[in-house]
Amino acid sequence: MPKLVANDIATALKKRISSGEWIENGRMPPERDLASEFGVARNTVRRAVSFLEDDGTVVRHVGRGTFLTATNPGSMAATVSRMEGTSPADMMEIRQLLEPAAASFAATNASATELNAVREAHKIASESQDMPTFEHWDAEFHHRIFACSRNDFLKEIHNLMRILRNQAPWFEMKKRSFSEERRSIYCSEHQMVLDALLRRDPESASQAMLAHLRTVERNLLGR
Amino acid sequence: MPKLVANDIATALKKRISSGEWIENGRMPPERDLASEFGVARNTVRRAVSFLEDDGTVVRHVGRGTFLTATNPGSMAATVSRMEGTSPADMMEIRQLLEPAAASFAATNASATELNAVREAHKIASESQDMPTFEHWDAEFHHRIFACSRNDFLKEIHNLMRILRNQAPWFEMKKRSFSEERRSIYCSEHQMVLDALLRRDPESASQAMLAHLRTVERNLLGR
DNA sequence: CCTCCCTGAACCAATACTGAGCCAATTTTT
DNA sequence: AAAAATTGGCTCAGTATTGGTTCAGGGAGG
Repeated sequence: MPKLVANDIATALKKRISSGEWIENGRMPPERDLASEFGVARNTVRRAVSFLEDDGTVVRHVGRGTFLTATNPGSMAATVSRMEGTSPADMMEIRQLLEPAAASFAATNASATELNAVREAHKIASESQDMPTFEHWDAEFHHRIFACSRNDFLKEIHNLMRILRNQAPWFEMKKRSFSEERRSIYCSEHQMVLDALLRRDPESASQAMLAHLRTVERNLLGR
Repeated sequence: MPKLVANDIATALKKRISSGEWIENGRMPPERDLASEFGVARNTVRRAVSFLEDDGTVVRHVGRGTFLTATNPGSMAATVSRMEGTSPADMMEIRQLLEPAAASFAATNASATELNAVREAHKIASESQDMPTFEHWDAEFHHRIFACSRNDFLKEIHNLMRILRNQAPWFEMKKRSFSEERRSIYCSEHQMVLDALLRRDPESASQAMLAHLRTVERNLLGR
């Protein structure tokens, strides 16, 4: 075992739970049994189960046992885990709804300092030479626009999208669709968004962002 | 020509990260392993990894290891928990972005069965006598519109909003702003949304929904 | 000469896991 | 009702892993 065994056990348990194990009475085996089954110390199992407890998958009671709560489909945890299956097409659709609005809000609400942060992210992305660096500062550019939209909920939704986009299937997709030519197109589109923000022009900021996202969608989904 | 081995190793690492290596659990090998793999001293690897740390590609923890920020686990949960502090004003702003779009999607994508489900929720809400029942079927009406928008991600975002709106501070707010007169206004506005959906008219579905949400916002925030 | 980068090694500090034991709450058996 | 067994909550000492830091040297280039 490479280490961080508790993490592995936690994901193994989640997998077994979602595959319907222990669902008949909603009760997991005692920690001591799991420990011997996985061949680890009980402390380790305890930590693994604590992770499940943290994200609400499970509830523990002294003297009774550990019980699944996943039977509640309306919970935050369940919602979030369903989100992980989001398709690129669905996400691009929502980005085209939210990001132009965020850009519009930003044009009216941002402070000069915040706009400078946006400009800086754009600058670094433009000057970057390799794909990982560009990726990072590209994402940062978009994120900083959300950050000055002055709507915390919107900002957090974007955080969710950002996390989802950094997971495995997306990663392959981005790699395939990356090219130097596209990078420079993205940069010039970013520039137009930035210019509109600096002019404090909500309408054209929104339009520039929408145009950019349409380009991204075409490149990503090959439409 | 200067050697700058650390730089070369840093770019090599970035390349391997961007090619998806170590993405499964988001963890890089220990510095000592990398050192022997690259055939250099650990100090050199450390400097290379420091570059990755500087541009945010990676986070290091003593005793745990070095992790890719892209797959940082638990940030999803953190994001959701930050969402719990969402203000009513922020949420209403986002609802006015998303729900008209959902209604528009629904008008073009919904099946007849799904539209019947929407109609049914509207009917029960209209006929309800007490506030909790109305609340529930009101929420259900909105949710079922999202359900036939054919965008799973959008649907899950609405789920999040719905969960947040069912928490304590919101509940008080809704109770205060509830009245029989307002209930009947809501119902007639719902009716207009439903009519537009049944006519398969995306544009007026979107407008009717927006009009409704503006009413809700006025009542809730007293504007 | 000095400066800079790398090597090699040692030690420190934080974290993870083991194995064992005891406590407290609950359920089951007597 | 009382005793025993079960189960999660908690602590501790010990070992191993891993990033953080420092130091003494070597070699290349100014």
